Amino acid sequence: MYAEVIIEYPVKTLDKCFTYKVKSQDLEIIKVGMKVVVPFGNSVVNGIVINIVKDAPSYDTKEICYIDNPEIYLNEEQMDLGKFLKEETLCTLITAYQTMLPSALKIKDQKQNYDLYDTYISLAKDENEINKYIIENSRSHKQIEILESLLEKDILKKEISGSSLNVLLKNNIVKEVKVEKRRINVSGNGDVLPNLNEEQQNAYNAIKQELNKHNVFLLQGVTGSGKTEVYMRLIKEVIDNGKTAIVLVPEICLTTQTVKRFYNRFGSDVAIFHSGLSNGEKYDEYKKIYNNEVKIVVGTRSSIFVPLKNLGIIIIDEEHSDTYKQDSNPRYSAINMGIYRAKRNNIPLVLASATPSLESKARADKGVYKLLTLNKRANNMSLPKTTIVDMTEEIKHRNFIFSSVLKEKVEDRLSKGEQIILLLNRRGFSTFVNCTSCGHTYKCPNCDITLTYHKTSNNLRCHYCGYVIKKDDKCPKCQEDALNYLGLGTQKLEEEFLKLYPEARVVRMDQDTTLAKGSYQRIIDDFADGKYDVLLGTQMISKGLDFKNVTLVGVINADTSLNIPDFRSNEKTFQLLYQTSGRSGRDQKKGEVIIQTFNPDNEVLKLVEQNDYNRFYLYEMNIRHKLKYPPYTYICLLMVKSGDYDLASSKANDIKKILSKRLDAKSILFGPTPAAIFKVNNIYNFQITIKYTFDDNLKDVLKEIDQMFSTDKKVNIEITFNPSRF
DNA sequence: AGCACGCCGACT
DNA sequence: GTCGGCGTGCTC
Repeated sequence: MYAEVIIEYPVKTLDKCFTYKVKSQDLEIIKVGMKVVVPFGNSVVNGIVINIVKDAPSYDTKEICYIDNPEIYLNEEQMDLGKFLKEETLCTLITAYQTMLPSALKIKDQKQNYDLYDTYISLAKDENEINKYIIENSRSHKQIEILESLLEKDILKKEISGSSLNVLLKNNIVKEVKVEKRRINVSGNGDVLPNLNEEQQNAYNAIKQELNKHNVFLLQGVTGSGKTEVYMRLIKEVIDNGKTAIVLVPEICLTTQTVKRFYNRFGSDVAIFHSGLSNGEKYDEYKKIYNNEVKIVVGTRSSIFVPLKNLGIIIIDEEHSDTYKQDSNPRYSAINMGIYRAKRNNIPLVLASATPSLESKARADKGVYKLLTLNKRANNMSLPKTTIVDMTEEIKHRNFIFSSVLKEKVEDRLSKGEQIILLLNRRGFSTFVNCTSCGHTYKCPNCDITLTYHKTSNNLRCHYCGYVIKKDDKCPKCQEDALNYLGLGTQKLEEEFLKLYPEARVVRMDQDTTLAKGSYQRIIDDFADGKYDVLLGTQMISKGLDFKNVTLVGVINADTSLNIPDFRSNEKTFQLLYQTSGRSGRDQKKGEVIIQTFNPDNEVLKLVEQNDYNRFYLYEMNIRHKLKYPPYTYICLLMVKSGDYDLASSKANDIKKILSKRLDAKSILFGPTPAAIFKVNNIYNFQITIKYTFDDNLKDVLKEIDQMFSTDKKVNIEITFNPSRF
């Protein structure tokens, strides 16, 4: 028997099977999807079995050294999913499978110990004997300290260590105990089932009736309409039928409240998957899933690959979120993977959002997806009242950051003890330093982008490559003492706010304050508990959070995201502002939203003011249609990368010629142009944009081009379908 | 990716 | 005359 194996190197030239002989002792064990170790050239490498065949090939074969961890292997559905992922993104097959596995199971050289056991130290004698020992050895303070703690409870071995412990172990006073790790503690069960209102009931029924066939549903519900409750009921139905469910959420830490609800309702039937978990924790969760110990997986993007058997439904919450697209290779869309799995299992996929992506909404419009709408808030509260404030007027009254209206409302809420959220919109815009005398700005020498100023360390950093320099006192170009900070950071905003309201209890949430594990959660919990009056932060705060006492949301600068050079900037702005305003007035008290802008006449902002997604959709679709943007076309980006400027440029032109010759006449080509980030780490990036509707040749031509450069060490090609940004 | 083979320049 | 540059090709 022979096994066809792909090996660990993610290189296009090795993206094919190599055939190995299976040792006689492995004949019974070996299965497709198993990890194996094989001789390759002069070395020994890891691989995955793709196929098992009876007959020997025409050439000599080597033997598989051994099967690695035959307990866990990729199942048939995962094998197919990997092939689909490869086709979708044009990555290598090995990359596809590696992306599908948690890092503890990825194939790699250094094997780490993801042991399921923790070693604890426990007392080996009864209390009397311990006390006797303490008296006899009263001078060994360290030992006594340990023993006294152990009388309370067992301690992890790695927390004690040292010679005192060794003495105790040698004298058999204490012993080692191995305890199975339960890295995630599941708590709570049985919450109160809220009643569904009529809209929720209708949506629930519509999907429930079609649980046994494949459909994509778009569940469009205004903020606070109780989408979560609808799909939680559906999941209940599914698991009552003995099946399982996957729920994708944008970033789990951003939706811990959702996670809590799942734990409360489904208890230990739930496994959680997100980036905040350690590799060991992910491994635990994966094993639980693999061993059919859980029925529901709640997680971020990559959770779409989990090996849940007998899938009954897939839910993608906040489906418009761009976190469902991976922005490094392989650049896959979790939604597309979800559709593939839903089709294969003949089950429904539910896309839920208050502000669906235009692509999804358009598909629902055309009847490709089934649209279900929730227009009322579950508790019958009205949507918050939104007011747009013209900052050009405010500036005249020297209100640079906070308009008089916002200040008035803030004072009102502070006096009433109600909570406030302030959003600083920073997408594509950061604090940077600029000389007001000669106009000099600091740029990254590697990446050609403006450096961002960090006040805490008084230095300037490149957000792409990490380049750091110290900020000068005087302008390095003209020697004038005129270096000023432009743009507003969250830190600055907090300072300015506290100048106005020194007594207010303000908590800031941004990348700096949420770096440490768990700090995000702490901020959210503390704010929810009323330990702060004001939550101030970036778009992080806009998603899915549910605070009952928030009655005012202030958007400090609505403009920044409107101005980023991306055809989706309107859509992103609308989604951000609409979602943020949805954080206000979610309980009994009516909410209010203040949006500050320098463009009060902007159509998108007006539609935000009216809380009208559907009109925004029509407005924006019109623009997309005129300019032939998605959803009227698909976009594919082809990036040509090289350290040699001329080479990158000339190869990009060559590729353009090939494309224009081979592609469908209706497909439109742009470029090559220098990419938005032209120079990163001394690599020049040229970009070719392809807009197409149906193009049968596209995939094949791109594969050929990809192949052409697979051996080129100077020029690299990167292909992205449906990029989320460009 | 890693390694061998192979064909041209500047050096003990 | 040799050492070594890295271009090319192969790995079951």
